Amino acid sequence: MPIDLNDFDEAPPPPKQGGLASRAMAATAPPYLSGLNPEQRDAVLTIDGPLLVLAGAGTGKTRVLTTRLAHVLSQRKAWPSQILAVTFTNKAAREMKERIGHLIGGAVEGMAWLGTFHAIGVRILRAHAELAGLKSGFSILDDDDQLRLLKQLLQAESIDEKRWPARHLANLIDGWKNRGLTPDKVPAGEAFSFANGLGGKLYADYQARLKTVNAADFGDLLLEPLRIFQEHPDVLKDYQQRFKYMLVDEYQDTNTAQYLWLKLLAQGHRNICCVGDDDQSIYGWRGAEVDNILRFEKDFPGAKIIRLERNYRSTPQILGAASGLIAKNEARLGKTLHTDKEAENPVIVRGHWDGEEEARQISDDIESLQRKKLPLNDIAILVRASFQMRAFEDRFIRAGIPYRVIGGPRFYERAEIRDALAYLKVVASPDNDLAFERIINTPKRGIGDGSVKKMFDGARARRTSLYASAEAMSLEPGLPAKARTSLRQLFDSFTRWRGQLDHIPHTELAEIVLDESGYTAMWQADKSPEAEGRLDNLKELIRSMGEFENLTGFLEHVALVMDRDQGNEEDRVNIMTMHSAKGLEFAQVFLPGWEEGLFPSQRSLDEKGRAGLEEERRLAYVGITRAKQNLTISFAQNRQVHGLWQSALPSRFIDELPEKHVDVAPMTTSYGGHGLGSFGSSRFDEGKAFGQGSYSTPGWQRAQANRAAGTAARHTPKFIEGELVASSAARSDYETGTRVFHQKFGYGTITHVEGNKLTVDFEKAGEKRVLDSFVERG
DNA sequence: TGATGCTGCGTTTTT
DNA sequence: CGCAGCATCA
Repeated sequence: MPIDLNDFDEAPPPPKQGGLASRAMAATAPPYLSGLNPEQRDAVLTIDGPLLVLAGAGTGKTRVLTTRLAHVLSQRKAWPSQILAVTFTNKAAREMKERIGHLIGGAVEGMAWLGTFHAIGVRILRAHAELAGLKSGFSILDDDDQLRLLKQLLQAESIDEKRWPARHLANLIDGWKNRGLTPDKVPAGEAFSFANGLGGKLYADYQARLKTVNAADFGDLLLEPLRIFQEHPDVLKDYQQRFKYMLVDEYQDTNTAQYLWLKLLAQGHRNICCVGDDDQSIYGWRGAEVDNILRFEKDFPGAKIIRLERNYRSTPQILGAASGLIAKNEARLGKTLHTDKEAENPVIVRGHWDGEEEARQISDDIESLQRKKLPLNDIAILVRASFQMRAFEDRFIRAGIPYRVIGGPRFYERAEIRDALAYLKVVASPDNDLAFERIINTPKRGIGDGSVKKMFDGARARRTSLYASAEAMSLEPGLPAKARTSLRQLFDSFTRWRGQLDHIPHTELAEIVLDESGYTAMWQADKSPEAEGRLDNLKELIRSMGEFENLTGFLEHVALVMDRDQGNEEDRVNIMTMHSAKGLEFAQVFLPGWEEGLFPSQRSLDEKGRAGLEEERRLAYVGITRAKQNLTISFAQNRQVHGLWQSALPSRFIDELPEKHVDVAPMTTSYGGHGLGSFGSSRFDEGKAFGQGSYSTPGWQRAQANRAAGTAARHTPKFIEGELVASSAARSDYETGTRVFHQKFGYGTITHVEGNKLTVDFEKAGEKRVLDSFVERG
């Protein structure tokens, strides 16, 4: 298909550069280059040889990426089918496709290799399935399936699932796959660490099991193509020659398997362009290696590096705060964002008594923004951990502020959706044991665990799938009569449905399957409050199937695309984690909960030490750089975590914000109802130095040091090796009846002691449960 | 096979 | 504290 550049209709972004020279160039240069700044232009035009584009937050990365592709195509350097363009998420892939479509028109359709790592992995694996011991029609397991399969293996080895949870094994295996390790390559010590030395065997068994059920898990979608490349040079060569140009988005998020994969492929034409930002690498905990981006030049000798540092998103203060913070990291390539924007409001830092008040204050702020007619959609609250969201939801419900939570439980993960999909999977491929097992007795049809176990044994003995063996066993004695009857009925239905597969629309078939199987009826009969919602979800599922040509196409989509478009049409405040905010931007951003232990998360620190701290700091950087206009960072002195009151110090990240871009709001002191004053253990209580915005004066720092040495030290450590010191093993010297004093609640009398957890009847605040380390004898 | 109580646990999340 | 997952019992 010819490339039609006349279709180009995208409005240029903020130009600013519009001098004579660039206008003169625009006259001769292709139209898509106009409006790019010099670095962006360089990144677009440098198409031969390895290139790393370090694209800071808000520097027009996507635009560069898409323009670059358009450039390669319009210069006829490659056909659309010769370009490999990989992203991490479906959303990013979709967006890229759309935007390239705007630039080059219908030619995008020829870009068969634009997609997520996993989608491209499946494509390669389907083409060479037999080299991985699979058949081309293999099914893709979601992690629920994966877990069930592992549980079976653990049971087969009679391993105590309490001591060695399947979840843990799944994580280990995923980790190995992320690192490109097949069972034979896992370091002996690591493999040995699970279940007294059985870890390696279990991984090998699991892989073997996957092959027999003709299935691949998500890790395999990367690992198996990699192994094929490594073991079959002819196949590798084929792909190396095919991909004249390679483009990788979010390179800082690649794991070792993906990295190896890219490196092998790039050895063909060596035209690999990786775009990313080392400062925004926040997925180390799921296998991403920042190191991949840090050592790009070593991996690709002669590589060119272009930095995009001009930010089109945020005010100078927001950028200044972000830059000052991230500069504390050691492991980074280094890059400083700048902007031409006029100075506006400084970043606000605000302390609160407790989490409740923090939420109230933010909701008040939002109400006043609302009065100024600011769209709620432009407002976001970004938290470190999802449990923090509840305080805001509670508050917003009371205040009547509409909100949406982004990133909650996902559509395709709901039980009813999984069940429905399992039925459809069995219709499409009866040998999908995991799907069949899921629905064999859902709705209940009198086939108990015992019968299922017998059928599994039968399948193993006959070396067939569960479906086939169950079908045979339904005709023989051995199973309870009731089970046999309903099995036969079930198989009749499946045969009938399969017969209709090619004759009626797949949406209609899905309805028939759900009705005739009794699945819909099951939920209709269910009187629990959520049953109605589940039925709605099923309707929605069938509706969304209509967007696909056939059942197979739909099932493939579902396996790879677990996300779903969020209804964004209503005007609502956005609540989400900082992780899920990556890539988004909002005019008004609130970052609550900046307290030691919570953010940076104690667990990251304990598990990963300095690297963990740096990743947390990058997360803070991501959070800050989401803001366009105004940013408010806050912390609470006291927070209820797991039902216990804990006091916390302001996050070290707050101290790291450069003073000149920050305004410190006076501490809010109106603690709801109790009227307790300040107790002087924190600099923020005094509100003096802090209130004047000079919180890093020597005096202030002394106060902080004192506090750390004094009050905080008197409180025994809240955490030891990542565990909250709140176990019953810890003994308290306090006894019932003792009068105590607590920073937040004042004076009270102990009514109950349990380990180091005290129940105290406070004179003003009523009965509360607190850790003994937060009270003193009064 | 369903209901109920108990224990244990408690970042971040995509594919 | 609140929830999920399991074990136990009827």
